[in-house]
Amino acid sequence: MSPSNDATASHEVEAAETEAVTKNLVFVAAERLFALHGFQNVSVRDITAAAGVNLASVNYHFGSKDALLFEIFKRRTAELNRERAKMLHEANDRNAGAPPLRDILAALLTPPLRWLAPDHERRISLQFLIRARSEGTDEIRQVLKTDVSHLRRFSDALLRARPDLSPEEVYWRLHFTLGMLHNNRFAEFDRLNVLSEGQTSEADVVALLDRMLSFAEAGFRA
Amino acid sequence: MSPSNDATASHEVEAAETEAVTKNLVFVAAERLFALHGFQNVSVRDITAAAGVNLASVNYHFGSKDALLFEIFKRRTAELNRERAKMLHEANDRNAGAPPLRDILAALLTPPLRWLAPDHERRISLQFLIRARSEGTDEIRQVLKTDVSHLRRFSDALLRARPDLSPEEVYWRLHFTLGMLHNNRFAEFDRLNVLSEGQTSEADVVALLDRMLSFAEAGFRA
DNA sequence: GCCAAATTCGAACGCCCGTAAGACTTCCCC
DNA sequence: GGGGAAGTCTTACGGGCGTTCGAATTTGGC
Repeated sequence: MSPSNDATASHEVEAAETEAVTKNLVFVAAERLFALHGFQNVSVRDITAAAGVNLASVNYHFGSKDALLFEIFKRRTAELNRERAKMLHEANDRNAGAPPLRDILAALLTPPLRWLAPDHERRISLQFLIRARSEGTDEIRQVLKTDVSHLRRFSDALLRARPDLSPEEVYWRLHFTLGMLHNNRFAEFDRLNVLSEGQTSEADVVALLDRMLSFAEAGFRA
Repeated sequence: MSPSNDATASHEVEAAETEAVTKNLVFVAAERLFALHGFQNVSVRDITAAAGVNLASVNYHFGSKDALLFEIFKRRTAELNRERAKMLHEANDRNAGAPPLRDILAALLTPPLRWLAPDHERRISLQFLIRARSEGTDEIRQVLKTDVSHLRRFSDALLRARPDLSPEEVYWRLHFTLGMLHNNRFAEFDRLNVLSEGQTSEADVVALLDRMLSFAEAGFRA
């Protein structure tokens, strides 16, 4: 059996996540360890030990440690972008193609903030993505810089909502908004925990999203 | 002679930066390499080679690679905080102890943005600090989390300027503002360069500061 | 000009890393 | 149930890492 295809070829994606095949054990373990400790601080031996598989599995199934990181990054980024695009699309439908500022920003910020919720299965994925964005390989940074087609949809929508602003201005404010989001790394999770005395609740995440939206919306209205 | 004291003990700080003693060569080379490539991606051999000194110098003068990182972090953080505190103090003097929102935020954002200017001698230091904040050792992250006395002065001032906001709200909005700032890492420097066709000018940095201030101020007024 | 302390130097140690090679086992199809 | 592909396992290679050690050299006070 090829390492990447289901034999029946009927439900690869759904089963891929939970199936206990070696490749997925490695994928999940690596994502968690990378998110918690950073790419450089996690060895292939750490990953395979945590996954309970053989040392050679990483190179057999992914080619190299770098390729593994890149594969995780690609998959999670695609998932996040899909959720964002869906929300933006829905906002467009609701508002005849010209959604208000807050709806556009909500489409950008709600998916990642949802992932951040305490029991969300993508919680660790978001931490991984934030880390990969700044600590990743040159290849990842290259993708982030060149593949801006996804962000383009948001800057276009924002420009339509605030046609009096110059494209540069919109670009920078979008950049600021993403900065607010990406800064939610570990130390800040901790603060979130402190505020709610050790347990981040779903309500805290909703409140955080609200605060971010209000702040960013005001910034865009300035 | 002790490695850390001047013999005359009359002008340690001023001379320390430019004096071509080994310890400072290591300090400067390490700061640059850490800022450009990250802590984990720079070896002691890289540092000593770039500084033109012997391999053992790092351990002789600083004790270990980790301690070297921490020392750079401490010095640059202190310098940045000093400039910020000075600006906040001046804003207080100008406004009878109750400066307007924008002046407080300017005291927070202007010093790092000044460092970012094209020919500023602290340009690389700011990149180092931003990197160290997220990629640094546990010791650094511990300091960032526990030593909040410096930020406290700003949140207090902000609370006085917006007494209708709850302390939590002020805290989060301050956190958002810092996120905007800290996101100005490399990929974003590149974009800055693209906008001005290869050369970041002083004017671009001033414009960026203006944009950030307007965005953050509006966010705080929301 | 001498002595002791400070510094520099070359060399090496022990460790862990990513990766690869080759033998072995499991699985599926005919 | 035999054969070949797919996967797993053991083992080890080559190399870079941070750090250390002892000898050589430089420095500054007397």
